[in-house]
Amino acid sequence: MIARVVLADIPYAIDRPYDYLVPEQLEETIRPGCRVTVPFSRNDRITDGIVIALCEASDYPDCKFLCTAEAEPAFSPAFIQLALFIRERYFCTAYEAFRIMIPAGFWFGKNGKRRANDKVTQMARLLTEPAETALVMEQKRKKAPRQAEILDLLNQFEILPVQDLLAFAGSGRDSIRKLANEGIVELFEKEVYRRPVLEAEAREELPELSDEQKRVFMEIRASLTSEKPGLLYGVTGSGKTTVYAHLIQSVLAEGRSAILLVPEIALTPQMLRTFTMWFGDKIALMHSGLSVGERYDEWKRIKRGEASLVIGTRSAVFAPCQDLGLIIMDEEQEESYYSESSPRYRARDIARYRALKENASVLFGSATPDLRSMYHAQKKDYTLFQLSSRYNQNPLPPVHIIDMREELRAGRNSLISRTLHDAILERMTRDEQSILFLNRRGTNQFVTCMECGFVYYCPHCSVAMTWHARQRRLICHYCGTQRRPQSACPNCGGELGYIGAGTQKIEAELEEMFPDTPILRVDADSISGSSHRELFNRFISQKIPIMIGTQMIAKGLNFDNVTLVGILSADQSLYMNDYRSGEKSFSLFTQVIGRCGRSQKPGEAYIQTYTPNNEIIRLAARQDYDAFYQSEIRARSIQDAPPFADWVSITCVGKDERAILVALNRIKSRLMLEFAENQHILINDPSPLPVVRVNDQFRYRLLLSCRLDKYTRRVLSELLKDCSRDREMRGIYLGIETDPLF
DNA sequence: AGCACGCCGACT
DNA sequence: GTCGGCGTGCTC
Repeated sequence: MIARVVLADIPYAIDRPYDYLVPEQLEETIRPGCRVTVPFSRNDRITDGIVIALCEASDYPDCKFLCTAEAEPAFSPAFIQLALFIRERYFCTAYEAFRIMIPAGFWFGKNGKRRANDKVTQMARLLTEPAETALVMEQKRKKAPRQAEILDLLNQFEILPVQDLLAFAGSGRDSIRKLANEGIVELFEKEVYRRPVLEAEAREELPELSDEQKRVFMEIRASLTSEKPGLLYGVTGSGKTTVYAHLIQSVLAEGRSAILLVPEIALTPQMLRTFTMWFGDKIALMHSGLSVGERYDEWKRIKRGEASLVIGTRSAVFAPCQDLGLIIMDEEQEESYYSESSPRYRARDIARYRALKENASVLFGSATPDLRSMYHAQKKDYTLFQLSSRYNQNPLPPVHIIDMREELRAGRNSLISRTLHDAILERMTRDEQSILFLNRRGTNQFVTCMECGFVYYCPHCSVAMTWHARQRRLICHYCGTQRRPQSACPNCGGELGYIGAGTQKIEAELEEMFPDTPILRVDADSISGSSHRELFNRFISQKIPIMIGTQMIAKGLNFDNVTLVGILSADQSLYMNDYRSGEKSFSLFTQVIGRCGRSQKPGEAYIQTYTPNNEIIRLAARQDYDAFYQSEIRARSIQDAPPFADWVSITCVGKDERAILVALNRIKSRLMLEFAENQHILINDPSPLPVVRVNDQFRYRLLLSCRLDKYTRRVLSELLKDCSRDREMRGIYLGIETDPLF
């Protein structure tokens, strides 16, 4: 019997199934989806793998025997197919695809018992007595300085990982191999492992559906199929969540299971609480906040069918549900559904693929759908469902656009306009609360010399460092490097100016504006220590008059007593170098505006901008998604941007800027040749990423506009393989990203 | 000669 | 990725 195995830790260029003979005693138990260990490469080093198929014979003449196989398959046949789909779609190895599908904890043995997938590191230790070592070292000092260096290190540290040893000694493998052969040094393997732990809440009936919700619920039940996803477009406050809950309930009633995907679990505590009240311990959670053990246990509960509703972030789309019936993706336009590390999968694609193969259905939901989703809905590739009335009949808050240029003309350079100031004051006298939104952390954007224009840049990245007044430090928001600015310009001795505003700066200004008024700041810097939930609870219970925050405060939270929201600098997100910045800003503004007027008390929103005539600001102020869609889709069609074409980014990262540009230009010529026949493929020139240097590494990309089909995927895959063999590409990381984020 | 480095190629 | 093999050039 032959097992077809895909292997861990091999480069993309040689990633293919390898055939192994199955030892007789394993023939009974081995199955596709089982994890195995196999001998691989010259020295038959033991490597982890996964059986993707079993067959009678192999084309390869001298297959080796596999070493071990687990009795229980970790992956179902459907998941094996899914892994191969991921491999093809995101240009990763099959094993990497398997690995993202199950929680990290699963790969390790419980209670430290050695498992096939325990990590091992090569270690080295001295075999000789100290006196003898000294003697050998003396002998080697002249003729084999590297070996002597290694001995010296081992003398000090006794046991060292081979990798570190080589790095410290600055030697190659030869030296240590020699020492091992001479019996002076012993090489051995050491295991690395970790370990796990679990949690629970009360019950309540699902709320009744309104007439409109009921109509939509019935439509969705009747028309969703595994081939055709649905798009639930429901204005803020229309009760999408209630519809989700009823859909889930009906799926569970059929004995099937469901997955509810949310963008960021920490930001949806209220939604989570209500679902816990409705579904109790049928729920399994899957998100990055869980410990390894919690995650592992939740995974097991799902796999055994003990939990039938999975709520979680992106990776929950891989939940091993028994008889999956429904996947819901809430706030489907959110970028958190894009994996930011390799393989850069899209939860959307995975959901659709799974639905198709496992005969489930998919529902995307949003108040501001991704432009592409709405386009698909218009083209009838998705079925569109609409909730257009606000749940409790509250009108959307009136939105005022404030022209900050007038503030300047009036000689005011405060970050908070007169109008907004007065509005905040009014809420305070009424004992109501305000939320102010600013999409930038820190105090100032940058520190510059008022005389010569010197700016503090990060020494490792091509961005200006951000001034954090509280820490009295400049911090790079890309690599975290910190430094203190001098008292005067290091260049000319001129006076330093602090330009641009962040949340900390606003906080300081508010404190001055409203003395003795408590203010709560919520951003990545203030969050450390206390959780979101604690901060938000404090905001509610202590009725803190003003909350200031970054986009963390934009999502999903309902504060009954909040009657004012202010977007302090709308221009910040609007004019980014990203074809989606308009779409993202519209969605963000809508979400922020939606934070107020959720109860009986009427709310009001203010948008401060230096470009009050901007179309997106005006449309966001009117909360007119349909008009926004029409105008934006026209723009996309003109730029040949998604959804009218697929964009692919070929990214190069490395220390040598020139080498990267040379490499990208060579790739460009190659692709031009390859695609010469194809008029629909457009290859741009190499361009820097928005931040060209991070951590001393330069980053450039080549952007393709094409139709991503089997053929273009194959060309790109070949490109990736060839580059990994190419000597001139050494020291350059090459990545292919479809539908890239900017 | 013995050692160290860098490059190549193979991996079932 | 990881390793062995091999050519080259260095030092004693």
